[in-house]
Amino acid sequence: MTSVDALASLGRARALVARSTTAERVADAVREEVVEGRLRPGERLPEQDVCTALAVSRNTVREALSQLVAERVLVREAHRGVFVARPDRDAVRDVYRARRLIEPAAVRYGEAWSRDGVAALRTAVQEGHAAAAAGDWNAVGSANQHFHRALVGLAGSPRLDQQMGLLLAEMRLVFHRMPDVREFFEPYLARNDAICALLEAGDRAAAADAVTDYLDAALAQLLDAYDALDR
Amino acid sequence: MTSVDALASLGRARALVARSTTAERVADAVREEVVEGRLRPGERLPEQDVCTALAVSRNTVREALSQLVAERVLVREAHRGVFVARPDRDAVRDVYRARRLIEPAAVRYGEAWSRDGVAALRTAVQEGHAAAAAGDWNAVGSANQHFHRALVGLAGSPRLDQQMGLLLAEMRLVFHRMPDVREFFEPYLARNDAICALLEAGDRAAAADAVTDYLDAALAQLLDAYDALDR
DNA sequence: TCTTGCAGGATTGTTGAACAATCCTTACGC
DNA sequence: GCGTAAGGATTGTTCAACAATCCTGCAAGA
Repeated sequence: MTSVDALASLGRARALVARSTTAERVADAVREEVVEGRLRPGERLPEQDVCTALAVSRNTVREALSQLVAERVLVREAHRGVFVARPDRDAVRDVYRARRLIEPAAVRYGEAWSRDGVAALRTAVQEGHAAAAAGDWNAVGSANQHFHRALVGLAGSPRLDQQMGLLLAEMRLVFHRMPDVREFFEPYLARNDAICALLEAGDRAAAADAVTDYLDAALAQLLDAYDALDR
Repeated sequence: MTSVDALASLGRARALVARSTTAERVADAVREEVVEGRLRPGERLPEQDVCTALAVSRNTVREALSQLVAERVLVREAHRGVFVARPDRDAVRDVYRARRLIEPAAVRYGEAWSRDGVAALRTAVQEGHAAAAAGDWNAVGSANQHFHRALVGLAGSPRLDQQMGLLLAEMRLVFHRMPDVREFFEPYLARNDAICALLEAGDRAAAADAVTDYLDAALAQLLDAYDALDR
């Protein structure tokens, strides 16, 4: 006799079984190339090239590329092709507009605030420090993303987690436009540490304010960098 | 001699020129059917049927359906087909978890708070009252969505607007599972009015708190309805 | 020199047909 | 009632083709 609880538990695992059509795997592969920076912002992705590179048919490739367009990782121009997204000033401003509402709110009011949630933050902070000590600034960027993902994780909302994933993927494209990312990550190691400490002390309001300050500072720095970037 | 300003203005209009591939139009058509409730939650959409109904090829249909799956309007089960999404308790809880963070924050801190923004709210409120007077509770639901869309619009963020659009589309599917929607819309006409009045008076903090209360009440009512719904 | 118009080639948008893999149904035997 | 096998239907994926559109280069004209 199987218990109802056991069946419900199995039901939640269904997503793991079902996964993985070819189109999804193609999308995953291309997304990986983009967020890791091996495909530069603005670069073109001819369908035929993706077909031969991954040995799948053009229809499947189109399905995968459409998904990445919906994720804002790529942009499609009709009859011209798909390109790696190249976020402009407005995009950066808007991403931070969204983050500035979501992240502090998750810290202040998130339902999933718990010892485990804060522990995930601490892990990301340590990951960042370790990467900085090793001089791997790309890894520091990844750790930073884990930190902010963990912040939003305090809300306990899969939908917000997913949305945050899109915003952070877009941020990676922003950083890939920058000549040197160290200046964008180094100042925030200490800030992450401070935010984490406030949360460990249980002061969610102060932590939320610190996150707001953090985001304002990061946006200002990025906009300055954009001024120096294109004309 | 064309001025630089005029060219920049044209550039901003580019999105209007580029629009409209067949797959997008198919996606729009199917989304419309779902959101308007002519396709019920849980209903199956065989690819072939969509092909013949809209006179497009199966590949194009698949591209459109994939997009709607990404929007959570449809769900795909491998080798079984796509179905109109049928949000369960967890989905409802999570949608409200997200809304409860985003909407009050937009009201409290939104950058686009302005006379025009509040005017859009007032318009939605009046639309709701008019529809209620006419006894058209479906239209009241639409007006309610316009109201919440306008709330998030106060943030002035296209990305948040889009996210809110997805959440509201999911909410329509929730309501389409309900036998009678009047009970879900009627109590909130007065609440919308009150929230709008607070914002017209410039009291954003009180308005944000009222939005939070609103969402908590709506979620509780919906979960009760779900208890009465499935077993 | 600068612009305009026009072939030619390449890529995208879309279609149609095909096939293997998988699922659903039904019938059969136990 | 339960496991199993056969048959049909649908999905996942590929291939090949064509029209529409874009880009390039070049020639003609102001």
